[in-house]
Amino acid sequence: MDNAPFPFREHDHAQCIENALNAAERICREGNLRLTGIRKRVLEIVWEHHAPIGAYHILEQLSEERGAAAPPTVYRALNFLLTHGLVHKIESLNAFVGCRKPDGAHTAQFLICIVCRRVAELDDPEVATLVSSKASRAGFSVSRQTIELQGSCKDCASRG
Amino acid sequence: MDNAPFPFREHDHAQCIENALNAAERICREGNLRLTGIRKRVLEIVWEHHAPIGAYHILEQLSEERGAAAPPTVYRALNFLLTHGLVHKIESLNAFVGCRKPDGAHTAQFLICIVCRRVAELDDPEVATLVSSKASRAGFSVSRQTIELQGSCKDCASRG
DNA sequence: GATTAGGGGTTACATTATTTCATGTTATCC
DNA sequence: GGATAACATGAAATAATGTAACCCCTAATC
Repeated sequence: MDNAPFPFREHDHAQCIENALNAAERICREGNLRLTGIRKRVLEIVWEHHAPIGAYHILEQLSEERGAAAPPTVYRALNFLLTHGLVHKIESLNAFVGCRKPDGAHTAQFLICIVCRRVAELDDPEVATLVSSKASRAGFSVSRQTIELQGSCKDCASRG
Repeated sequence: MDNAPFPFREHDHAQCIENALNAAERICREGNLRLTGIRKRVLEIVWEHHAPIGAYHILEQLSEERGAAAPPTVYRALNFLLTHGLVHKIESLNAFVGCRKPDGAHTAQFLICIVCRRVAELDDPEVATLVSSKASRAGFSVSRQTIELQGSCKDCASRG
């Protein structure tokens, strides 16, 4: 079941990463965006990690591969990926995850397991709509939503 | 109208701060907590600002008043205030605001105006419930919610 | 008054993110 | 195909945010 919000521990990691990269390639081609080597590699590192990863952790990885790299390199790549919806930033962790539904605009909600540190992405329109409508009632017009739920995932809860 | 989610620009600032401090005093008395000088002053500074304020901004203020102060002083006070529901952290800004409903447990939602930088606190149980129930369906049990909506408030939108 | 738990001072350090300026690379237009 | 503009990267410094560890002092309790 590919739609399980949390990836199975035994899922086909490599396939999963490849799918994400393919989607990114397609989206960039269609949008006339440059998915350069660095950007692609950063996206790949994010996906390889399969849990929220910090910018400096990405930087470390990148440095091993290409020799000296500086923070702006990573942050620039991340900003590109964020801008085009290929990754998300988890604000409460100051960390990044690959977007599971990079097609079109969507407002995501994140389930963050405080035990295993994995993150699931929900894209529930009902939540997004309710939240927006409540805000409207306060005369507020929403342009971006940050919805992060901390707790424990099924696996971790059942494990005590 | 005291329930306006965004404080009126011309509202009685002083009164507003005093109310918050009184509530804090009461809550600490009832909970047998020590609202020490520093903690109280930090809370006051947060309220005085009336918009999200960063820890180092608080520190600056505190230093002017008491001479040398170091980050841990502020972070310790903030942690106390956070733990007991007297302030909230706005994760997407790494900043803090006073809690408008410090009584009892509640899950808040924040409306963050990207123009005037003010923040309104909603405490809509319907949102909290929906979000929790959606998470449950994914086998996830929520212990904390971070809901922050970026956009523009009425005042700023009407001003173009 | 002795004991004890919590609060705070201090120093040092860790982590996250941005600014600035120079250089390189790609796309475009003529 | 060479000039040019726009975008991308390299590099150094620095800013902003947050924590760890240690010690001492004070407030509460007995």
